[in-house]
Amino acid sequence: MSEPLENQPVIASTIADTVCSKLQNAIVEGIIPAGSKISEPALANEFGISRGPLREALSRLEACNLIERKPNVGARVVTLTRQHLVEIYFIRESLEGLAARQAAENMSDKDINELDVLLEKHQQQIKQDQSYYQKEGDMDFHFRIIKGSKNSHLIDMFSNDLYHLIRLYRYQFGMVSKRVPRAFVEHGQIVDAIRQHDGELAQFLMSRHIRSSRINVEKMLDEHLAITD
Amino acid sequence: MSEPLENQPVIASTIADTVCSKLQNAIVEGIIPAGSKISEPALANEFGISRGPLREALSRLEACNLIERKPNVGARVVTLTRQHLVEIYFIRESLEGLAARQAAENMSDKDINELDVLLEKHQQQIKQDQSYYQKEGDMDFHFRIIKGSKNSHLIDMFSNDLYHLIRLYRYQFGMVSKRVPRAFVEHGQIVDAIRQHDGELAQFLMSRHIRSSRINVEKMLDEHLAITD
DNA sequence: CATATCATAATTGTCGACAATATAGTGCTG
DNA sequence: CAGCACTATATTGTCGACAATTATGATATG
Repeated sequence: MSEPLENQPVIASTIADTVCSKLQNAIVEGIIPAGSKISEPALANEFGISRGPLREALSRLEACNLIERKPNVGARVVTLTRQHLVEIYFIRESLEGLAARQAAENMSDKDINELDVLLEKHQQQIKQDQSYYQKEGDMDFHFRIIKGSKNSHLIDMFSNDLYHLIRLYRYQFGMVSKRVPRAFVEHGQIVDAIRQHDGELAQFLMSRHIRSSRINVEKMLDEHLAITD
Repeated sequence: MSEPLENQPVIASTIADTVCSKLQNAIVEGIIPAGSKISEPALANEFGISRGPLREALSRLEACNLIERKPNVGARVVTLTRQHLVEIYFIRESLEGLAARQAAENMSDKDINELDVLLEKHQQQIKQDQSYYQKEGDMDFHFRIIKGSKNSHLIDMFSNDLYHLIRLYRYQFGMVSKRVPRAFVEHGQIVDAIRQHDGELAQFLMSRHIRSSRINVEKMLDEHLAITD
C-alpha cells in the first residue's frame, strides 16, 4: 500500500466523505490489502488531513463492513473468508429475490426500458471485456433491480453494506467464470418477468440466479483452495 | 427532551460507545423525539463530554438508521412513516425467513432447548404484561432465531440496523394488538419446525408470521390514521 | 406589507495537542 | 535459553479552539 491513495476520483462535500470514498475504492481494489492494519496517523498524513475527519471516514468504513475496529486497538481491513462470502450469497438470494418481486410490482415502463438498454450494453461488453463485465457490469444490473424495488430501506442496506462487500470479493477473489453467458441469459429472463409485472416469477428467477452463482463460486473456491493449499 | 439522558444503563469501553447506546435508547423511547434536530454542542454538554466522541456516536446512530445527517447542516432523528415501516416488514419477511431456515439447519439441540425455555418464559409474561411482551419479548424471540442462523453477517445486519428500528416503531407506534396470543402460537410452530430441522417449513412459517404481522399493523395504522386525521 | 439583502449569530467541520491505553523491546530470573 | 516483568514507545481516545458554512434577524426597498 505504497501507492497514491489520495488521487482517486470522487465528488463529495466534506473531507470525511471524500476520504471515505477513496478508502472504499482502495480497499476494494486491494491497494490497502485485506487483513492489514490501518494506522490513523499514517493514513491521515498520506491524505494530508487531520485525524478527525479520517476517524469519521473510518466509522463509515466500519458501517459498510469494510474494516473492523477494536476499542483502543485500532482498525483492520476485513479478512476475506469463504464462509463470509457464502453468508453474503445467502443474504443476497433472499434480499434480491424480494427486490426483484417489488421491482416487478413497482418499476415504471420507463424504468424497464432503461433496463433493456442496460442489458443491450452488457451484451456488447461481454464480447469485449468479460473481466470488466464480471466485476462491474453484473453489479450494475443487480443494483438496478434493487433500485427498481423502490424500497428505500432495501436500497440503503445495499448501498451501505452489501454493495461494497460484493465488489470487494469480486476484485480480490477475481476468478473468471464460464457462467457469464449463462448469467446474462438469466438476467434477460428476470427482466422479462419484471416487464410482465410477474413478481412471483421475478423473485423465483432472481433467487435461483444468485443461488446458482453461489454454487458455482463454491465449486470454484473448492478447486482453487485444493490447488493452492 | 429535557430529561436525564446521561443516566441510562450500559456497559461499554469507549465514551463514544457508551453515549451511542444511551442515545439509541433515548431515541427508541422517544426521549429525543422523532424528527427532532440534534444539536451537537447541546448534547455534548448534556453528557458532559466533548464534541469529538459525540460525533463518533452520531456516526454510529446514522449507521443504524436512527438519525439522518446532512453535511454542514446537522443531524435529525428519523421521522417515522407508514411506508418506511412497511418496507422494513418486507425486508424482515425475507431475511427472517432465511434466518429461520438456517436456524433449523444450524441450531444445536442445546440452542433449541434454550428456545423452549424462552417460549415458556414468554407464556408467563403474556398473562402479566402484554405491553412489555409486545415490545421486548417478541423481539427477544426473533433475535434468538437470527442468532440461531449462525450467519454472522445476517446477525450483524440485524444488530446494527433492523433491531433498533423495530424497537423504535414498537415504542412509538406502540399499539396493543389482539394478535399477541396468535403470534405466540406461531412462535411455537416455528420452534417445532426448527426442532425437526425442517428448514423449508421454518422459513415458510417465519415469513408468513411476519407477513401476518405486517398486514395486521397496516390495518391498525389505517384505522388509527382514519381517526387522528 | 411582503420580499430581498446584508450583517450577525450559531452550528458544523477541521485541526493540533494532551491523556489513556496498548504494543514492543529490554533486562531479569528461573 | 525460555518465560516473565517492567520500561519505553507508539497508537488510539478525548479535548478545546479555530475556520467554514449555514441559519437567523434586522433593515431597506419595491
